Amino acid sequence: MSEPASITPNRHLTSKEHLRLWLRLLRTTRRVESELRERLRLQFNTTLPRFDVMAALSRHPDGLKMNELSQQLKVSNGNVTGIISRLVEDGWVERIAIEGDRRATRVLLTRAGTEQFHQMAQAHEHWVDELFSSLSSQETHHMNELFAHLPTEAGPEPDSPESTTQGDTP
Amino acid sequence: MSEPASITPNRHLTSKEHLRLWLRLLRTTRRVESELRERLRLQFNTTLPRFDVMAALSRHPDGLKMNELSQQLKVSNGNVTGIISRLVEDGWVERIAIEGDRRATRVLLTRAGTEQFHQMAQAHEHWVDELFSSLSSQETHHMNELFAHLPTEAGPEPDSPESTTQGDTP
DNA sequence: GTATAAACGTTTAGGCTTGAAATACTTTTC
DNA sequence: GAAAAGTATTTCAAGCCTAAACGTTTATAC
Repeated sequence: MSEPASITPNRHLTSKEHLRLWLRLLRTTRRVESELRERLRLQFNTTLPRFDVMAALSRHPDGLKMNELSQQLKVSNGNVTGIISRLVEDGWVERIAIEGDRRATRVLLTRAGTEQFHQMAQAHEHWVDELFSSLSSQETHHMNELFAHLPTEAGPEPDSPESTTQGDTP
Repeated sequence: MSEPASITPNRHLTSKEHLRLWLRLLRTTRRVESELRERLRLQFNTTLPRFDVMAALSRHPDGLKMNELSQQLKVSNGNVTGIISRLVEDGWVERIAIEGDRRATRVLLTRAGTEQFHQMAQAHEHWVDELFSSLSSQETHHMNELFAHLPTEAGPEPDSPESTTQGDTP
């Protein structure tokens, strides 16, 4: 209490509203996510992380290094190892050695994996469309534009002139 | 393939746009979430789930049954058990037996836990405000309204007259 | 009054997630 | 060409998460 000066970017006016928006965003996202998760489980016996990995791989038919994959998905390196291992067990992904560099491997979808993914992707698109069906085309478009203002990519805050905000964590 | 009639609520026109919006929503949420998670870790040595639990408890000074808690947070029953156990170890939460019903327990914040939470909540609000600082008050308000159209609460889809969508998973 | 059902919380098995440490290989440097 | 530095991946410990299986305890039915 006692009015921390120059701490809030917007002079503690929008603070509550931003919080409200964030909570709403979070609730909505979690709701949709858990719906998708459950449907993936029931209808394809798979998980959202697996789906995400397969989606990334499907965008790169020549395969990706584990490295690149974890960067694309913005998850930790060690995390991807486990997911890929299970996908390999299921026969949907294969690891291929890279010539000239025995440290790295390239991972890519098998033919079966590609087919499986296409089916899942189709269902996934329908589900999302259904879950967002209460938004008109206009509203969807509008919202998409508003989101463009928000930070989606990692990296330091847009900028901070003399931000004494919460300083110094070395 | 072959035009599945009456499958897409909006006649497969908005489908791609809905998908686009969903992906953006997801990216933004994850970005903010991971930022908050990291700050909570660095500055308070805690986690987002712990914070969420403490927030829920702080709204109920008289405590909640494990039951009610997991419902409020919309997470599984067993999940809450572990989080509460760790919070109890840290001295921020206590379990109190309920008279007349030896099945249930009431959990509530200790005095220390309440104080700790207030500090975290204050920082949390600042962080969110900062992360959303690129949205004007108007935009924030507008967005909040658009979200009202979206399904945030669990439950069956808004309605589905003769939805043959993906039917029957008993 | 006892059998049965319902409610409550924990435990368990399996998977996701991170950050840190370990391992294995490659390139650079001297 | 051996040591050092760097790169790519895996392993590990700890925590989060779910669905399902389990014990208790309480309520309901007969």
